[in-house]
Amino acid sequence: MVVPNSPGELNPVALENSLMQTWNEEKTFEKSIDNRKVNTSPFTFLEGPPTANGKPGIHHVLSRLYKDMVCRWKTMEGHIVERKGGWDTHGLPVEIEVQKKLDLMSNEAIEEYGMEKFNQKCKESVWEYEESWREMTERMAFWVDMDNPYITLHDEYIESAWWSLKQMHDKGLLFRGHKVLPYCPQTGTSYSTHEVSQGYKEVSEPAVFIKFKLVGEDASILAWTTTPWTLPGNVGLAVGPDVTYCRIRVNANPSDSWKGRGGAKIGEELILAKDLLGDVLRHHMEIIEEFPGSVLVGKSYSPIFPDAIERGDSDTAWTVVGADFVTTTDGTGVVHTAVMYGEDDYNLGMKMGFPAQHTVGMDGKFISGTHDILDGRYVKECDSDIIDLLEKEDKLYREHIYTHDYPHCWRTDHPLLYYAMDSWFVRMTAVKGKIIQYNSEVEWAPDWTGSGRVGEWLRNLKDWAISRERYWGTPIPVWICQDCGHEHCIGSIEEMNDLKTSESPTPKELHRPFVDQVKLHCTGPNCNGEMIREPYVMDCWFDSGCAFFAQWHYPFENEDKFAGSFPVDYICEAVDQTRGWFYSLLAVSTAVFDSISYKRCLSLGHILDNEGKKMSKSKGNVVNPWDHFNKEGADAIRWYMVTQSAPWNPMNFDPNGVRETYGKMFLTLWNVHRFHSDYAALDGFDPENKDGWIEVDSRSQLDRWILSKISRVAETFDDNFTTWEFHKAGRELESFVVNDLSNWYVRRSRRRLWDEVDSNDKRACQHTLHEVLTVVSRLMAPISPFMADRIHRDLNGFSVHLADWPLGSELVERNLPPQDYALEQQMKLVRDMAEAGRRIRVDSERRQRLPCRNGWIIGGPDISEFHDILSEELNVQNLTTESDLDKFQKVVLLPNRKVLGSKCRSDLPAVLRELELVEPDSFLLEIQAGIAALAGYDISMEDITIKRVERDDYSASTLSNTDIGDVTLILDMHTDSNLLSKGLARDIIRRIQSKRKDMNLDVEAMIELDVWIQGLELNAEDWTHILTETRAGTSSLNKGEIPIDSDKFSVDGVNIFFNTTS
RNA sequence: GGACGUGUAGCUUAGUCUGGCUGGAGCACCCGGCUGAUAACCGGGAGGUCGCAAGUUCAAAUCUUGUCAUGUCCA
Repeated sequence: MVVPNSPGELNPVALENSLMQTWNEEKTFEKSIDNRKVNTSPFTFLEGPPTANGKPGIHHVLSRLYKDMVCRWKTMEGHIVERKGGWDTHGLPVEIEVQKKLDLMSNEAIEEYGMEKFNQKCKESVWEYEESWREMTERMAFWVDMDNPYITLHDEYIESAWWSLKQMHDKGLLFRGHKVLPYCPQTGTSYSTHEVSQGYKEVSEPAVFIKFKLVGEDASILAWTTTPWTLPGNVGLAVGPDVTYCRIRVNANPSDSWKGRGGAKIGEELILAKDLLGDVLRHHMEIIEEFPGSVLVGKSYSPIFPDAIERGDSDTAWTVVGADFVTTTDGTGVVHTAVMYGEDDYNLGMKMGFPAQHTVGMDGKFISGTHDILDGRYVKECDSDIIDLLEKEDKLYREHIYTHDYPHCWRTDHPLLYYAMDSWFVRMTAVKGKIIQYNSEVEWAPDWTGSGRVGEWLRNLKDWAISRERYWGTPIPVWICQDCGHEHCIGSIEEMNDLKTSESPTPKELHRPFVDQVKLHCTGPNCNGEMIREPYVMDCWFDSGCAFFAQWHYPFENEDKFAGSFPVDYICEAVDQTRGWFYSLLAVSTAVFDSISYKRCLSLGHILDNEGKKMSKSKGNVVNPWDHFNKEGADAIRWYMVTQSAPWNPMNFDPNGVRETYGKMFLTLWNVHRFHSDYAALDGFDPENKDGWIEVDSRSQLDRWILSKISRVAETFDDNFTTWEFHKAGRELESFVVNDLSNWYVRRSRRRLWDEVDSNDKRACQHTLHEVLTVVSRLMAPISPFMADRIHRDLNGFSVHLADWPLGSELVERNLPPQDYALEQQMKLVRDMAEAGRRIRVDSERRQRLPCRNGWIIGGPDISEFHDILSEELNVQNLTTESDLDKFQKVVLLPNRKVLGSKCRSDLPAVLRELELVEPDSFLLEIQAGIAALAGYDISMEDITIKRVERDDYSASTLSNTDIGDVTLILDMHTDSNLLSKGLARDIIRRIQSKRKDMNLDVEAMIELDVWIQGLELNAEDWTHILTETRAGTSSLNKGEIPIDSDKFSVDGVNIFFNTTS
C-alpha cells in the first residue's frame, strides 16, 4: 500500500537534488534499461561526442535535453535504450587552446617545445572541463553512461578508425592531392574557412593589370590581380566563354595625368571584356573587334616568368581557357590562374591539365629558380619588385591601390596565403549517387533539413580532404616507401606490428610522435625499401564519423553490440552539424558499409538570446544554466525549452520565460498534487484497496469528464511526439494541467474532499485525482523527469521512469481511462456558460457575489445535469432551460464566404452588401421556399449561416460553436432584499476568511466573531451560513458599541464592521 | 556571392502546408471580479503596416516574385 504524505511547499532545487540522490542509490537509470530486457527490442541512440575543453553552456543543455527526452520516451514504450557517452578529443580547436595557453605561436615553436609534450598537454586539455560536463549532465538529468564512454583518443577507437580508412583505401577511395587553404607561413598552420572568418582585416594593397602577349599575334590579353606574388605561378588565363570581349587599339595618350607604373604605346592592341573597358583603360582607344570569350579559348601567350614553372607534359600551359566562374564585376574579365594559389585556380588547373608546381615554399618564400631577384624572399615583400620587373619588360599596363578585406592569421596578424597543401582525400564523388540515395532513407526532422540543406550539400559533393598537417589527432595510417613510392594503408595494430622493421620501436600509443617512429617493410613488389608514415593526422570529423562502430571497437571486438545497433535509431544535434557530424557519419557509413548509419535525425535550432542575437561572451548575453538550475530547477528549464518553440526553430531564450514556466506549470501541478495528497493522507486513502474502489461508470460527471479529457490529451500528446512536435505536446499538457485539472476539476472538487465522513463521492474524487496525476506524470516524464518522478513515486511507490507509456506501444499495454466525447462537449459548454455569465455581469455592472434570481439557457445540448455546478458558478438561484427561442433571441444571417465566393466570384462584394440589407426572418422563408436571390444569384441554405443572437434589451450573451450551434445565456437582473442579504453574506464571509488567513489560523480553528451592519437587514439563515462557513463558535450580530479598532468595509452603500478573535 | 531556415502585439507564440467569418493565446500593463486557491484564477480594456514591396484572386498572415533583417552552413 502506498501511504501518501503531505508533500508540503515546493522547493524545486531540493526536490531535484534529493531525486538525483535517489536515482544514484536505487540505480534507477540502470534499472530502466535492465527492466526492459524482458523484450528484445532495442532502440539505439548515438551520442554526438562533445569536447570537454570548454565549459558546457545553455546550448548544450538544449541538445542534451532532446537526446534524453526521446530516450526516456522510448524506454517507457518498452525498448531497451542503452546510452553510451562519448568524448571528442582530437582536433585543431584543442591544439589552438593549448597553443594559446603555452604561447606556442608556430609549428616551429611546437616542435621546439616537443611534440610529445605538446600532445600530452592536448590530452590533458580535453579533460579540463570534464567535471563541469558531468555535473551539468547529471543536474539536468541527462541519463547517459558517462562511466563507460567512447573516447576518440583511445587506441581502440583509433584502431577502428584505421580499419575503416583501410576499407576505403582498398576500395580505391583514398588518394593524394592538393587542397588550397588559407595558410600562415609564420606559424606553419592552415586554417579552416570558419576560423579564418574571425581574422578578416581591411587592407590596401597594390593591384596590377598585366599584359599577356599572345603568341603569333600582335596583341596582349589584359588580366588583373590583387596578389602580384602569384604571377610567377601563372600558367593560364581564364575567360568566360559567353562574355563579350573587345580588341582595342590605343590611339592617343591619356588626357589626365598617369599615376604609378605601367603604360601602353600608341598603336598597341589589348583584349579585355567589353563591360570593363571604361573601368580599366586610361588611354584613348578605338574598338577593332568584338567577340565572345570562346574565340579566345586555345590561344597561347608568352609566360611572364619563363623560368618559374616547367611545362612538363602539359600542352595547355600558358593558354587561354574557358571557365564559368569568370565574371565582369571587377578586373578585366580575364582571370589570371596560378594553380597552387587559389581554389578556383586549382580546380581549373586540374581540369585543364595545367602543371601543378609551387613557386612558393611552405616558408612563404619564393622557391629557388623562380627569378633571380625573387628567389628566397618572402612573397609579400616582393610586390613592388615584381611590378618593377613587369614594367621593365613592358608587361604592365597599370597599377593601383586596392582596398579589400583579406584574411589574417589570428596569432601573428600576418596576411594568409591561399596555398595548395598536400592532402589526402576520400573520393566521395565516386559514391555520390549512393550517398544521395541513403540520405533520402533517413527520417529527418524537420524533413527540409534532409531534402534541402543536406541534399544541397550532397548535390555539390566534393572529395573529402581528410588529412591535416597537425600534431594532435588520429594519425593517418598510410606509409610510403622511400625507395619505390609504394603506399600502404594499415588497418590494425597487429598489421602494423607485423610489418614493422626490427629497429622501429613499438609505439606506446597510436599518436604522434610515437607512430612517426614506426617504419615498415615495403609491401610493394620486389622492393626491400623502408616505408615511413605520411606525417598527417586525420580531420577530427572523420573521428566522430566513425563513432557508430568505433565506439564498440568494431570489428576487433563487440561484433554483437555493433550488429545490434547498426544503423542506430536516433541521433540529435544542433543544425550546424549538417555538414559536420551528420555528414561525416553518412559519408563513412556509405563509403565503408554501403549503408546509412542512422535512421532518424533530429536537427535542432540554435539557442539565441531574448533579442534573437547569438550568445557570445563578448556581447555578455550568455545564459548560465546553473542560474536556473539553482532557482527554478532543471524541470522548469527543460519544460520551458521544449514548449518554447519547435525543436528545429531557433530559440530566443528568455530567462523570464523559465520563471513563468515554473510559476505556471510546476507550481500549479505541485499544488494539485499537494491538494490530493493532503486529503489522501488525512483520510488514509489507499488506491489499491479494492473495497474503496469506485467504478468509473459510477463516478460523477466531473470525474468522468477529467478522465476522458486526460485520455484525449494523452493521445494527441503521443501523436505530437511521434511527429517530433514536442512543443505542441508540452503546450497542450500544460494547458490541461492549468486550465482543466487545476482551474476546473480541482476547484470544483474542493468541497467534495472537505467532507470529513467517508463517502463514495469523496473516494471517487480521490481515485480520479490519483489516476489523472499518474497519467500526467508519465506523459511529462520524458520532458521534465524530476517532478514527474516525485509525483509518481508519491502516488504509486515506484519511479515513473520504470513505468510504461500510457499510450502503450507494440511492447507495452495501453492504459488510459475511457473517453466520452459527448460529456466533454457538454462540459465545455458549461464552462463557456460560466465565462459568459461573468461577461454579462461585467456588462451589467452586477458584482459576482450578488446572486441573480433567474437564469435561462437557450439552445445547445441538454446540460441540465450540470445545472447545480453552473448555478453555483453563475451565482444564480434558478437556472432553467428555455425552449421558446424567439422570446429572447433574433436571427442574424451570415455569409458562408467559402461557398459563396466560389459561386459568385467577383460579384461576391455585391452579394454581401445585399445580404446585409435583407430582413432575416422573411429572407429565411424565401430560402426555404427556394425563391431567395441576391444580386442575381440564387441563395440556398448552404450559402449562409444562421446565427441566433440575444435581443437587445436582455442581459445576455450568445456563444457560437459549430458543433452544437448557438447557445444563449440570459440573467435576470432584478434585485430584492433576499438577494441583497445573500450577497452581503458572501461578502462578509470572504472578508472574514481573508482575515483568518492573515491571522495564520488553522483551517479547523474556531473563532469568535462580532459583526455590525449599517444599512441592510441580514436574513437569519444567511447569518447562520456565515457562522458555519467561518467556523465561528461564539458570535454576535449588531450587539453593543462598535469597537474603534474593528475591521471595516462597505459594499453598495452598506457599512460592515467586524471583529475576529481566535 | 550561394543554399536552407526564421520574421505575426513591448516580449514568447498559434494560425501559413489546404487562401474565406472580427488574426487566437500567454507574460507584462490598465480596469473590474473572484478566492481557505498557488508566484494562482476569471471577465474586460489597450496594444497588430501579420518585416517591406509588387503580383495572382471576388478574397492573402496564408500562394508567387522581389526585397530587407536575422540565423546556420558553404564560398
